[in-house]
Amino acid sequence: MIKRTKGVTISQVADAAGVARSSVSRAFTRPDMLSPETVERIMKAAEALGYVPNHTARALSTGRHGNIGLIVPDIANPFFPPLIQAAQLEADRSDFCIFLGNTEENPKQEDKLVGRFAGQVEGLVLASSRLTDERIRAHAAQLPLVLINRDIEGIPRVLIDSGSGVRQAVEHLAKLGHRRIVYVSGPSNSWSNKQRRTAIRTAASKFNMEIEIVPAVLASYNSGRNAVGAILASGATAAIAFDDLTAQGVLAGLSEQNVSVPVSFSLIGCDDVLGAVTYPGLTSVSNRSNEAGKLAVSLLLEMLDNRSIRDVRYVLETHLVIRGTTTSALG
Amino acid sequence: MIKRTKGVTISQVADAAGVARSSVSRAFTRPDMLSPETVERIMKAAEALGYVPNHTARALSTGRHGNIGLIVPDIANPFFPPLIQAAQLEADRSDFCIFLGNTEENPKQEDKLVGRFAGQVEGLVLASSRLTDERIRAHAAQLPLVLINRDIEGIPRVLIDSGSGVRQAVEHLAKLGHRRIVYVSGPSNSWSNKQRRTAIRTAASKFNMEIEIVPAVLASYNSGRNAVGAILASGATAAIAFDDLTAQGVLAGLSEQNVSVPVSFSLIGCDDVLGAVTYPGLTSVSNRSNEAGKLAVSLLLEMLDNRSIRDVRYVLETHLVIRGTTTSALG
DNA sequence: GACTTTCATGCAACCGGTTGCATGTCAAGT
DNA sequence: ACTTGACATGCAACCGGTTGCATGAAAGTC
Repeated sequence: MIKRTKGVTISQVADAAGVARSSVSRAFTRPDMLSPETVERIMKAAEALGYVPNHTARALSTGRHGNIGLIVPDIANPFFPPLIQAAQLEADRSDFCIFLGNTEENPKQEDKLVGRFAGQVEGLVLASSRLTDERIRAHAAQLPLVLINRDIEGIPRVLIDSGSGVRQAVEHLAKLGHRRIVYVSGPSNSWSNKQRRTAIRTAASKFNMEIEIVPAVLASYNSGRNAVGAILASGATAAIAFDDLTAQGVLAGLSEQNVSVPVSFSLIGCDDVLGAVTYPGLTSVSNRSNEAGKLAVSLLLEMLDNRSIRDVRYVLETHLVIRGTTTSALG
Repeated sequence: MIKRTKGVTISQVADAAGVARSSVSRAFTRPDMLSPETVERIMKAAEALGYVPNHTARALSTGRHGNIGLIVPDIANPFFPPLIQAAQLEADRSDFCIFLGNTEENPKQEDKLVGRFAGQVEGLVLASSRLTDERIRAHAAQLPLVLINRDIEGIPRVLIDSGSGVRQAVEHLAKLGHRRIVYVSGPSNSWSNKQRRTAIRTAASKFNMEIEIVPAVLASYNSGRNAVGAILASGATAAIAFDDLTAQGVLAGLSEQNVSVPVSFSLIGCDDVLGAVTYPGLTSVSNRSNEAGKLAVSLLLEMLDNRSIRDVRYVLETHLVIRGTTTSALG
């Protein structure tokens, strides 16, 4: 049985140092208001007693708790960990702590988490939110909010423009001689999915390619694998998948059907989360999720400082990373 | 410019309902103490005003904030996201929020995070902590603590016994005719690394195999890739890597040296985090990180309820998952 | 009908800090 | 020597809830 040391309060330090509670408080928050000797005496007493300011009490009187919330749809999706990591690092630089929420791609859960976080964070970052615009606007009215990969006017947002990379992907396939390609789509309420689909459509028509959309519902390995039947039925010679996870599923599914990649079929992923750690490497569209995470947090912290909200819209461009899963069409 | 709605307090609700503040408080926390009519009246008033209890104020007076902290060494390592996800899900079931900390494998950062979290969480889960036993004990004296993959007597812990799976891996290689194998080790202050190394040594001697340790320092793709020179120099015909990330690096490095897997070299990973999403699948030792995360949190919540700490030690067994990177030795 | 018990509610102190304002001290200004 | 101002510190209210105890009314007991 371990015993806990109970908290030392500001009053005890005040008594020990022979000053008022307010002076102890000021010694920690605005030492310039006190004479150097007093500060030193207080600090010494605090040190001796092992005093640590109570975060909760401070939060109650100042209204600032030094926490921000980060909500993502699926931590297990390798797109998010780098984003989370960068966000946490950036928050740390300003002594902020991060509340992490995982919504399992479920808008209801997302709403619930926002509500639960609301009382204890100063601001919120919603990454790839699956909520409706209305709900997001409603939340933004309650507390400072920054969006990642969601484009809502009036709310600060950081967008990873996979459009640029996807256009390069289509062009790459066109140059390799592919005339008919498939887009294996992702979650229907995903902003990125819409963006990628649109970019592929536009680029394909520019290069006079035929394009077919095969839905994969979720961004996952199994969704990709299940889509293989439809992909082969389409008669396409190449596919671009919503993300790398889906692409890996497609890869496995194709292999089960004895379709060899890249020899008889070319495949491109998105987000480049697996290409660098798997072999053979997947040709993929670069991802800048870590930059997005960092940027979103620094934006949020800035908002908290200024107490002002500018309608900012950062766009991060992407590009194609060519590896081993694409080659020229057979024909 | 968006305007925020300022908070409704308990006093406003009390006025509106014509009762004392304490009654409003009780209506929310112990409604059985009040007459049903009063509760209803208060609830109606609260509803009308849009009252939401202030989490911080409540935490200050009760000492319970309903938060727990989870600290991991590297979010980007695919071993952890499932653990985090499961932990968060379990916490959510009891209306607890999770503070997430990432230490970048740095003990200093870990200490700092523990300190920062200490004031605002009721308990802490340290996953694969890189701290010394002393530091961990010191922290455990301050607040309820549960460890994952760290075996310190007197502190509740959840251990993933990769030993069982690793023994199977060695046996598998022995049966395939490999006589000389390499263990590509991980971080030196990792409990899992020690455990795996020991298990491999013991099992190898049991099967009369020669074993060489090649260090990879960090658990990462690049470490694995850099280890390939030493691996080939050892003259071994098979390798077991500290984790799947390292294994993928080894895979890539071998391929660059024109050593084909599994034809001329067999490779086994650990944690099974990539095998299921990559192709060809990596033979690996199963991981139960999600169960570990869930278990650790439910253990912690139980401790918070009971205010008692039993010296529990949960062990989760693992097993070998055979996929495509192992086959019989050439000889 | 007087006396105890039960129950619903209010009062006020408390959780542990922060902060506007008042007070007292000491040095500079004239 | 007297005023003025700057500066250091203390007082007390406040942040928004929770909770032990007191109170008073209704119900139960003999």
